[in-house]
Amino acid sequence: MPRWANAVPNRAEQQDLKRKAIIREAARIFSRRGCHGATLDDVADRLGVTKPALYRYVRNKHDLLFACHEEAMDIGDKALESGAAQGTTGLQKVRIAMTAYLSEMIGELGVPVLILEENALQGVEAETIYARRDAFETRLRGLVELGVQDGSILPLNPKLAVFMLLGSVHWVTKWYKPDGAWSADDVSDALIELATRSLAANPAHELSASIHIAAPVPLKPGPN
Amino acid sequence: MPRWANAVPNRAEQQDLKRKAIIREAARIFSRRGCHGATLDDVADRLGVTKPALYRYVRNKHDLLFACHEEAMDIGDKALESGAAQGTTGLQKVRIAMTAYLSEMIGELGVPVLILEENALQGVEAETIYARRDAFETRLRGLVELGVQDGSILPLNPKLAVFMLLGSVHWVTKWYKPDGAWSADDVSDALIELATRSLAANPAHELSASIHIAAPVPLKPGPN
DNA sequence: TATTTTTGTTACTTTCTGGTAACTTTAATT
DNA sequence: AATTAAAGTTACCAGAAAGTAACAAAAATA
Repeated sequence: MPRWANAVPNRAEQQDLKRKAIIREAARIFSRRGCHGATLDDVADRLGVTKPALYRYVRNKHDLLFACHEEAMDIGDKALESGAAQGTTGLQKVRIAMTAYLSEMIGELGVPVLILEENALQGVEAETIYARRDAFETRLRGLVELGVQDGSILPLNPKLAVFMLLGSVHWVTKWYKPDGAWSADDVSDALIELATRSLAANPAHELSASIHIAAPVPLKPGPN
Repeated sequence: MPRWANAVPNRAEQQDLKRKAIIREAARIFSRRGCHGATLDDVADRLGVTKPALYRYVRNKHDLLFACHEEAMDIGDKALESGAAQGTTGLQKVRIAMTAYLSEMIGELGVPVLILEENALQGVEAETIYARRDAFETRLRGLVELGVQDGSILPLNPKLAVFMLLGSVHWVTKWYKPDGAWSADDVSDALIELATRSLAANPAHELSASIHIAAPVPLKPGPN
């Protein structure tokens, strides 16, 4: 009995849990080593199983990659949702959304952002993900535009602003190590506070999150 | 005679030019499709040659990847140099350095950032690149600290700030398309002005670069 | 306890791609 | 023009990794 079975719910549920575990682990490895650089043997090893076992839960590697991206987009949509709902000003909506997005992403159960290599996904599945990603960016841009209108964000090109934010957020997966001194929430709060300060019509004169003062952000020597 | 020979200098120079062309093209493909996702046949095809021809100029794929990273780090070092030399305040040094870095990177002859996949590089060469990258980040952090001391940058965690900047900068390679309405310099100026505004002790009340006002940043539908 | 179903393994095939060897073409030199 | 060296090509080899088939172990059911 491999180590992925913790609790013991009924059969179908068990299957679902295992599939989710595979996806999470695969996402981690894919986003670190790239889709082509990661082997299914790697994924299987990490789960204490052999490769053919995976094929009971996933059609093939392509399907697995697709599932990873879907998971990631689900997180993104959820984050946008909460931002749009909870924030009062446009700027606040953006902040809440991005903070949720990031902390979910790098948190314990999150699917670390998959930096999509061109041609890794193909066919209908590729189109599906590209469409979802476009929709995500468009919605986020909408929040920025809202902020420009309500005066919380200074006049700027929303596309550029969104790209800037997404860049600094996605890059976190390259340096953040969960086993360091800072929790996923610490890092998320601090990074978003800093990054969104560039958009603010009236930027604060000091930064609040404690991580800004305390010195060492846990960084990872070795590959970025 | 393949299409990479434009001018006709002497023999050794010719060789060098071809090697550089290979590195540039490889960097482009590596950073789009990932090191493992890119084949040497792809690189060769783009240059109008067959794979074995490459081996006259490069020892092997690993060596080629290493060369790409060295090129990228050269650009980084040069950018830091000019920033440190030309800027008066710490904030200005950071701005100049990052703008130069980015525009060189995405410009015509630049080597687009290689987002290093873990384990893509190995052995001594990996160590070499990691060391150079660490040195680069440390130096950049130094400029930020300078800014904090001279009051141009508000008190913050320099590591976090640098990671934020590098993220938004490196991400540009995911969305910028050179054949759009905006030049590499346009994008670089605008993005850095925006991103570094988050660090500024006294952020400007409006953005200067024209791209901030004009609407559509050329973005690329399809893979990010 | 015997039977059946589920889950996973070992052993294999196939494809793709990095790398090499032997040959051909092009161009410089005498 | 003949000779020699450089630059590329075609044809191949070897290894790695995706995916499959046939079997074994475990667990549920009877």
